[in-house]
Amino acid sequence: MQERCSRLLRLLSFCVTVGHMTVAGTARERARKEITAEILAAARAQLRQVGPGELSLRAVARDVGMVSSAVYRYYASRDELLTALLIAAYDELGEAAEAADDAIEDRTDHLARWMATCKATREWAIEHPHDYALLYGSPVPGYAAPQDTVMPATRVIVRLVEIIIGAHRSGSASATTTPPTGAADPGAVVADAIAYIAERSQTDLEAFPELVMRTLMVWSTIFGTLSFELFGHLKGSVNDFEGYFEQTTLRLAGDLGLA
Amino acid sequence: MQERCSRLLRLLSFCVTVGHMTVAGTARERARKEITAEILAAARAQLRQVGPGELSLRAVARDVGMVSSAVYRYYASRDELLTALLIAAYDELGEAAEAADDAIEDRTDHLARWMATCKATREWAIEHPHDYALLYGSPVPGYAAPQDTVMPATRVIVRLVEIIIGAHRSGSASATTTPPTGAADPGAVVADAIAYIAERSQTDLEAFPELVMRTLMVWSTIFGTLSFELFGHLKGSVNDFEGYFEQTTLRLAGDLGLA
DNA sequence: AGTTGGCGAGAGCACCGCTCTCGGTTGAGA
DNA sequence: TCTCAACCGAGAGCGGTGCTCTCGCCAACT
Repeated sequence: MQERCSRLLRLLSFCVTVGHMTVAGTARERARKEITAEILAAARAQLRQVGPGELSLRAVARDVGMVSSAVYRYYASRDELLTALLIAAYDELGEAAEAADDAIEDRTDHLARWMATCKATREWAIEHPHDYALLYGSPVPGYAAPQDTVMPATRVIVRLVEIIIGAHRSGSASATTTPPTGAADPGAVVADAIAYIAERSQTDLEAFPELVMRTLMVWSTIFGTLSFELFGHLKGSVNDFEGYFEQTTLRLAGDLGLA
Repeated sequence: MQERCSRLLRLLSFCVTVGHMTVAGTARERARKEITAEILAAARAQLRQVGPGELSLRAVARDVGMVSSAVYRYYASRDELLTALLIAAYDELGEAAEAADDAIEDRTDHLARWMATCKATREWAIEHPHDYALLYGSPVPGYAAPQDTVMPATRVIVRLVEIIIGAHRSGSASATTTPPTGAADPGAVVADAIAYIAERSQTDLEAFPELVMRTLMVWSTIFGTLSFELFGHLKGSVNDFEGYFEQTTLRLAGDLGLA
């Protein structure tokens, strides 16, 4: 109710002040964008309390002062709303991780950058458990992530790869570039990753197939650890979650050749 | 309908053949057990098709030929039914993993035992994706695993620990028992795990804190990798999932000192 | 100025988990 | 052997869900 009034007021004031200029599209288009964002914000707010499976389209409709059917003018289904939330959450996590890395002044201290990025990832996860579950928990049934989610979804791992490759290129990392004896060519199984990251980061990774393999493993370890912690699988095994995660990332850094 | 008849028939035949012997309790108690199991079986069957979040108590009631309210005589809530499914799935997975290990004839070939156990774990996960999501996906909202789930839940990891410790005790493993430089005492953060596994396996692990730490990490890697694969996070990065998983477990074995 | 299309409201459908009541049956004790 | 309490299944019902459809209203374009 209140929302509706404020929305109408905003729309009205826009019409008055801007008139026929239509800077960013017509008033209707602008209102549509605003309301779309408003719904998304309400959904994010609800996600802070209830978890992705329980997110109710009717409830977010009530929050923004609409009847449930009206929301379908903006999101074709609950899944589409969840996808929008997915992208927003991925971006927020990527933003947090990148910011933590950027905050390290000595850009050649790759270990510090690594530890900071990992730490920020965990902190975001702890602070947004429902968002985390949306990103890395069981996907909603029959739900296949659309293509436009892969870019935000890979921000963290791409940054981690950049740190690791940077360390190896600058020579400040010990060599872990040889696969174990008896192993097949790692480059074969992770060829897609090599190609994708090379394109995203504008770096040639053909020389580091083992390193890419190891990085994927480490990526799995980080999110496996966080999932275990958040989903309760470490209860009774780990005393100090923060300390455990730090020790984990420290060993992972060692496995990757970061001093 | 059909189910109801068969259930009544079974009950009837029991009365006729056994009479007053009451070997395993009264006929009513026996029928109760059977119907409870029947509901669980129907739920498992439904879980093969729809995923834990969509498992409908009403639908399983229909499958066993009951009205929905009748199911509540056997399971107090949907969550309680899910808990029963949880335990059953954990046991099935543990069974599969242990069987794969047991099948290795040369009990001193710890690497082979390791690889076989890991491989079996993945195969079970691939064959039972919805059960896997129930076990290792996002927990249902506000759901806290009851105490009687921890025993079946830890069968795989306990077996893995036994293999690793066995290798190190027999001297057929290289030493990875020293923490990296600058790391705090690993024994502090994983003290609970050491105590729990020691009790379960009747082995003293006080001498191997770093090994326990590493084993927990490896555990996270395995299930992180499987979650990534099953939940679609490796799409576009990994070409050959089976090969990737095998290469992963091979490197993990190396990290643990298994030759 | 008239028409088109977007929009919100409302009713409605089929489903869900869960509760309650009401008969019928069972089984243990008097 | 009879009685009565406990158990059990059926049914109705409550409040919730996602989603569809129709119906007016009003802005925007021709």
